[in-house]
Amino acid sequence: MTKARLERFRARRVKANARERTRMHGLNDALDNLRRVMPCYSKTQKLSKIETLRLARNYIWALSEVLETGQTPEGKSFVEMLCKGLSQPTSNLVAGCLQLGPQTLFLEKHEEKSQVCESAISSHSFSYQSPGLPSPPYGTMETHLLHLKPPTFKSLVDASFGNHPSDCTTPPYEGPLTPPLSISGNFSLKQDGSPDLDKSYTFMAHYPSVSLGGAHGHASHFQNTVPRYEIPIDMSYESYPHHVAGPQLNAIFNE
DNA sequence: TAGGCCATCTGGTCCT
DNA sequence: AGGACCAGATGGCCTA
Repeated sequence: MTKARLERFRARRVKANARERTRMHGLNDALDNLRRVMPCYSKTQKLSKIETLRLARNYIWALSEVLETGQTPEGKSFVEMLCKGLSQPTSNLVAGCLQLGPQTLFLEKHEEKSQVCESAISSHSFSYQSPGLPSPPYGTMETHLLHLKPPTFKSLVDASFGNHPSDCTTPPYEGPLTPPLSISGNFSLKQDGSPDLDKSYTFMAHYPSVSLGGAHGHASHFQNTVPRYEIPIDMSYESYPHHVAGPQLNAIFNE
Protein backbone atom coordinates (compact mmCIF):
# COMPACT_ATOMS: atom_id res chain seq x y z
CA MET A 1 0.00 0.00 0.00
CA THR A 2 1.49 3.29 -1.06
CA LYS A 3 1.60 6.23 1.28
CA ALA A 4 -1.10 8.01 -0.70
CA ARG A 5 -3.41 5.01 -0.58
CA LEU A 6 -2.80 4.62 3.10
CA GLU A 7 -3.76 8.23 3.69
CA ARG A 8 -6.89 7.83 1.62
CA PHE A 9 -7.79 4.75 3.61
CA ARG A 10 -7.24 6.59 6.86
CA ALA A 11 -9.35 9.52 5.72
CA ARG A 12 -12.11 7.17 4.67
CA ARG A 13 -11.95 5.41 8.00
CA VAL A 14 -12.15 8.70 9.91
CA LYS A 15 -15.18 9.72 7.88
CA ALA A 16 -16.82 6.38 8.47
CA ASN A 17 -16.20 6.66 12.18
CA ALA A 18 -17.82 10.08 12.25
CA ARG A 19 -20.82 8.76 10.38
CA GLU A 20 -21.10 5.85 12.74
CA ARG A 21 -20.98 8.17 15.72
CA THR A 22 -23.72 10.31 14.21
CA ARG A 23 -25.77 7.25 13.47
CA MET A 24 -25.46 5.98 17.01
CA HIS A 25 -26.35 9.41 18.38
CA GLY A 26 -29.48 9.34 16.28
CA LEU A 27 -30.27 5.93 17.63
CA ASN A 28 -29.77 7.18 21.17
CA ASP A 29 -31.94 10.21 20.52
CA ALA A 30 -34.69 7.92 19.35
CA LEU A 31 -34.23 5.86 22.46
CA ASP A 32 -34.49 9.00 24.57
CA ASN A 33 -37.72 9.90 22.85
CA LEU A 34 -38.95 6.43 23.66
CA ARG A 35 -37.92 6.86 27.29
CA ARG A 36 -39.93 10.06 27.47
CA VAL A 37 -43.19 8.34 26.63
CA MET A 38 -42.67 5.50 29.06
CA PRO A 39 -44.74 5.50 32.23
CA CYS A 40 -41.69 5.92 34.43
CA TYR A 41 -39.71 8.57 32.65
CA SER A 42 -37.00 10.29 34.59
CA LYS A 43 -34.36 12.65 33.31
CA THR A 44 -31.90 11.80 36.03
CA GLN A 45 -32.45 8.07 36.26
CA LYS A 46 -32.45 6.88 32.72
CA LEU A 47 -33.53 3.37 32.01
CA SER A 48 -30.87 1.38 30.25
CA LYS A 49 -31.35 0.73 26.56
CA ILE A 50 -32.43 -2.83 27.00
CA GLU A 51 -34.81 -2.01 29.83
CA THR A 52 -36.32 0.82 27.83
CA LEU A 53 -37.06 -1.55 24.99
CA ARG A 54 -38.48 -4.16 27.32
CA LEU A 55 -40.69 -1.69 29.12
CA ALA A 56 -41.82 -0.24 25.78
CA ARG A 57 -42.75 -3.69 24.57
CA ASN A 58 -44.75 -4.34 27.72
CA TYR A 59 -46.39 -0.93 27.61
CA ILE A 60 -47.45 -1.38 24.00
CA TRP A 61 -48.70 -4.80 24.85
CA ALA A 62 -50.72 -3.49 27.78
CA LEU A 63 -52.25 -0.67 25.78
CA SER A 64 -52.99 -3.01 22.89
CA GLU A 65 -54.89 -5.24 25.25
CA VAL A 66 -57.08 -2.33 26.22
CA LEU A 67 -57.71 -1.32 22.64
CA GLU A 68 -58.43 -4.86 21.52
CA THR A 69 -60.62 -5.98 24.38
CA GLY A 70 -62.13 -2.67 25.32
CA GLN A 71 -61.65 -3.74 28.91
CA THR A 72 -59.35 -2.12 31.39
CA PRO A 73 -57.14 -4.55 33.24
CA GLU A 74 -56.94 -4.50 36.99
CA GLY A 75 -54.13 -2.41 38.36
CA LYS A 76 -52.60 -5.68 39.42
CA SER A 77 -52.65 -7.03 35.89
CA PHE A 78 -51.36 -3.77 34.54
CA VAL A 79 -48.32 -3.83 36.78
CA GLU A 80 -47.85 -7.47 35.95
CA MET A 81 -47.86 -6.66 32.26
CA LEU A 82 -45.40 -3.83 32.64
CA CYS A 83 -43.03 -5.83 34.80
CA LYS A 84 -42.76 -8.84 32.60
CA GLY A 85 -39.12 -9.61 31.87
CA LEU A 86 -37.84 -6.44 33.49
CA SER A 87 -34.89 -6.34 35.83
CA GLN A 88 -35.47 -5.92 39.51
CA PRO A 89 -34.48 -2.23 39.60
CA THR A 90 -36.77 -1.42 36.72
CA SER A 91 -39.56 -3.43 38.28
CA ASN A 92 -39.05 -1.40 41.43
CA LEU A 93 -39.29 1.78 39.45
CA VAL A 94 -42.47 0.71 37.74
CA ALA A 95 -43.97 -0.41 41.00
CA GLY A 96 -43.02 2.89 42.55
CA CYS A 97 -44.71 4.73 39.73
CA LEU A 98 -47.85 2.73 40.24
CA GLN A 99 -47.95 3.25 43.97
CA LEU A 100 -46.60 -0.15 44.93
CA GLY A 101 -43.89 0.34 47.48
CA PRO A 102 -40.55 -0.28 45.79
CA GLN A 103 -39.31 -2.01 48.91
CA THR A 104 -41.76 -4.79 48.31
CA LEU A 105 -39.80 -5.73 45.27
CA PHE A 106 -36.51 -6.22 47.04
CA LEU A 107 -36.60 -9.96 47.07
CA GLU A 108 -34.08 -12.68 46.91
CA LYS A 109 -31.94 -12.34 43.85
CA HIS A 110 -32.58 -15.85 42.67
CA GLU A 111 -36.29 -15.30 42.37
CA GLU A 112 -37.84 -15.04 38.98
CA LYS A 113 -38.79 -11.59 37.74
CA SER A 114 -42.38 -12.62 37.26
CA GLN A 115 -42.43 -13.74 40.83
CA VAL A 116 -41.05 -10.39 41.80
CA CYS A 117 -43.99 -8.64 40.26
CA GLU A 118 -46.46 -11.18 41.53
CA SER A 119 -45.12 -10.85 45.02
CA ALA A 120 -45.29 -7.10 44.96
CA ILE A 121 -48.81 -7.24 43.79
CA SER A 122 -50.08 -9.85 46.16
CA SER A 123 -48.35 -8.44 49.20
CA HIS A 124 -49.74 -5.00 48.66
CA SER A 125 -53.29 -3.94 48.52
CA PHE A 126 -53.35 -2.00 45.33
CA SER A 127 -54.52 1.40 46.36
CA TYR A 128 -54.70 3.62 43.44
CA GLN A 129 -56.79 6.33 44.88
CA SER A 130 -56.09 9.63 43.33
CA PRO A 131 -56.83 12.79 45.27
CA GLY A 132 -59.42 14.92 43.63
CA LEU A 133 -61.07 12.07 41.82
CA PRO A 134 -64.34 10.57 42.90
CA SER A 135 -65.23 6.94 43.51
CA PRO A 136 -62.05 5.44 44.90
CA PRO A 137 -60.16 3.27 44.57
CA TYR A 138 -58.98 3.23 41.00
CA GLY A 139 -57.14 -0.01 40.78
CA THR A 140 -57.23 -0.23 37.04
CA MET A 141 -55.32 0.77 34.01
CA GLU A 142 -57.96 3.37 33.45
CA THR A 143 -56.72 4.98 36.59
CA HIS A 144 -53.21 4.85 35.37
CA LEU A 145 -54.26 6.73 32.30
CA LEU A 146 -56.16 9.18 34.42
CA HIS A 147 -52.91 9.91 36.16
CA LEU A 148 -51.46 10.84 32.86
CA LYS A 149 -54.05 13.52 32.32
CA PRO A 150 -55.55 16.30 34.37
CA PRO A 151 -58.93 15.62 35.92
CA THR A 152 -60.56 17.62 33.16
CA PHE A 153 -60.10 14.68 30.89
CA LYS A 154 -61.72 12.17 33.13
CA SER A 155 -64.95 12.19 31.21
CA LEU A 156 -63.07 11.54 28.01
CA VAL A 157 -61.27 8.68 29.60
CA ASP A 158 -64.53 7.30 30.89
CA ALA A 159 -66.04 7.60 27.49
CA SER A 160 -63.14 5.94 25.81
CA PHE A 161 -62.73 3.09 28.20
CA GLY A 162 -66.30 2.60 29.23
CA ASN A 163 -67.22 1.76 25.67
CA HIS A 164 -65.28 0.76 22.64
CA PRO A 165 -63.91 3.87 21.03
CA SER A 166 -65.66 4.22 17.73
CA ASP A 167 -62.72 5.85 16.07
CA CYS A 168 -59.24 4.64 16.90
CA THR A 169 -57.38 6.28 14.10
CA THR A 170 -53.86 7.24 14.93
CA PRO A 171 -52.94 10.87 14.38
CA PRO A 172 -49.64 11.66 12.74
CA TYR A 173 -46.68 11.87 15.04
CA GLU A 174 -46.18 15.49 15.95
CA GLY A 175 -42.67 15.56 17.20
CA PRO A 176 -41.37 14.68 20.63
CA LEU A 177 -44.06 13.66 23.02
CA THR A 178 -44.21 14.94 26.50
CA PRO A 179 -43.81 12.23 29.07
CA PRO A 180 -46.77 11.09 31.12
CA LEU A 181 -44.88 12.22 34.19
CA SER A 182 -42.27 14.62 32.99
CA ILE A 183 -40.59 15.05 36.31
CA SER A 184 -37.45 13.59 37.72
CA GLY A 185 -37.29 10.72 40.08
CA ASN A 186 -39.26 7.67 41.06
CA PHE A 187 -42.86 8.60 41.44
CA SER A 188 -45.86 7.70 43.41
CA LEU A 189 -48.97 9.50 44.36
CA LYS A 190 -48.79 11.35 47.60
CA GLN A 191 -51.74 10.45 49.72
CA ASP A 192 -52.07 13.19 52.22
CA GLY A 193 -55.17 15.27 51.96
CA SER A 194 -53.90 18.68 51.10
CA PRO A 195 -56.73 21.11 50.64
CA ASP A 196 -55.60 22.26 47.23
CA LEU A 197 -55.70 18.81 45.73
CA ASP A 198 -58.87 19.64 43.91
CA LYS A 199 -56.86 21.70 41.52
CA SER A 200 -53.74 19.68 41.19
CA TYR A 201 -52.12 16.34 41.72
CA THR A 202 -49.20 16.16 44.04
CA PHE A 203 -46.52 13.60 43.53
CA MET A 204 -43.76 12.35 45.73
CA ALA A 205 -40.45 11.95 44.07
CA HIS A 206 -38.18 9.20 45.32
CA TYR A 207 -34.54 9.75 44.60
CA PRO A 208 -31.81 7.17 44.71
CA SER A 209 -29.60 6.98 47.74
CA VAL A 210 -26.52 6.93 45.57
CA SER A 211 -25.01 9.77 43.65
CA LEU A 212 -25.68 10.07 39.98
CA GLY A 213 -22.19 10.90 38.88
CA GLY A 214 -20.91 10.31 35.41
CA ALA A 215 -22.02 11.49 32.07
CA HIS A 216 -24.63 8.81 31.56
CA GLY A 217 -27.53 7.67 33.65
CA HIS A 218 -27.36 4.01 34.49
CA ALA A 219 -30.15 1.70 35.41
CA SER A 220 -28.01 0.35 38.18
CA HIS A 221 -28.06 3.77 39.76
CA PHE A 222 -31.49 3.24 41.12
CA GLN A 223 -30.83 -0.06 42.70
CA ASN A 224 -31.60 0.33 46.37
CA THR A 225 -33.76 3.28 45.64
CA VAL A 226 -35.11 4.84 48.80
CA PRO A 227 -37.37 7.80 49.35
CA ARG A 228 -35.28 10.87 49.92
CA TYR A 229 -37.14 14.01 49.10
CA GLU A 230 -40.72 14.96 48.79
CA ILE A 231 -41.25 17.32 45.95
CA PRO A 232 -44.75 18.56 45.36
CA ILE A 233 -45.28 18.96 41.68
CA ASP A 234 -48.03 21.01 40.21
CA MET A 235 -50.07 18.89 37.87
CA SER A 236 -52.85 21.38 37.32
CA TYR A 237 -54.38 21.70 33.93
CA GLU A 238 -52.42 24.81 33.01
CA SER A 239 -49.08 23.30 33.81
CA TYR A 240 -49.78 19.91 32.39
CA PRO A 241 -48.94 19.41 28.75
CA HIS A 242 -51.61 18.15 26.45
CA HIS A 243 -49.83 15.01 25.48
CA VAL A 244 -50.21 11.49 26.58
CA ALA A 245 -48.16 8.41 26.18
CA GLY A 246 -48.39 8.04 22.45
CA PRO A 247 -50.36 8.67 19.31
CA GLN A 248 -52.97 6.08 20.17
CA LEU A 249 -53.66 7.75 23.47
CA ASN A 250 -53.64 11.15 21.86
CA ALA A 251 -56.36 9.87 19.63
CA ILE A 252 -58.36 8.75 22.60
CA PHE A 253 -57.94 11.87 24.66
CA ASN A 254 -58.11 14.50 21.98
CA GLU A 255 -61.23 13.30 20.29
C1' DT B 1 -12.35 -6.78 41.58
C1' DA B 2 -16.26 -8.33 38.84
C1' DG B 3 -20.09 -7.13 36.33
C1' DG B 4 -23.21 -3.92 33.93
C1' DC B 5 -23.69 -0.29 30.79
C1' DC B 6 -22.00 2.73 27.58
C1' DA B 7 -19.44 5.16 23.57
C1' DT B 8 -16.37 4.50 20.10
C1' DC B 9 -13.61 2.21 16.62
C1' DT B 10 -13.35 -1.18 13.20
C1' DG B 11 -14.02 -4.44 9.43
C1' DG B 12 -17.52 -6.89 6.91
C1' DT B 13 -21.68 -6.90 4.10
C1' DC B 14 -25.23 -5.02 1.35
C1' DC B 15 -27.16 -1.50 -1.49
C1' DT B 16 -27.26 2.56 -4.61
C1' DA C 1 -16.89 4.24 -4.62
C1' DG C 2 -19.31 5.53 -0.86
C1' DG C 3 -22.98 5.27 2.53
C1' DA C 4 -25.85 2.58 5.82
C1' DC C 5 -26.07 -1.00 8.88
C1' DC C 6 -24.31 -4.49 11.85
C1' DA C 7 -21.66 -6.98 15.30
C1' DG C 8 -17.31 -7.71 17.74
C1' DA C 9 -13.61 -5.62 20.39
C1' DT C 10 -12.02 -2.34 23.57
C1' DG C 11 -11.71 0.78 27.28
C1' DG C 12 -13.96 3.97 30.62
C1' DC C 13 -17.12 4.74 34.35
C1' DC C 14 -19.82 3.24 38.08
C1' DT C 15 -21.67 0.17 41.75
C1' DA C 16 -21.84 -3.82 44.76
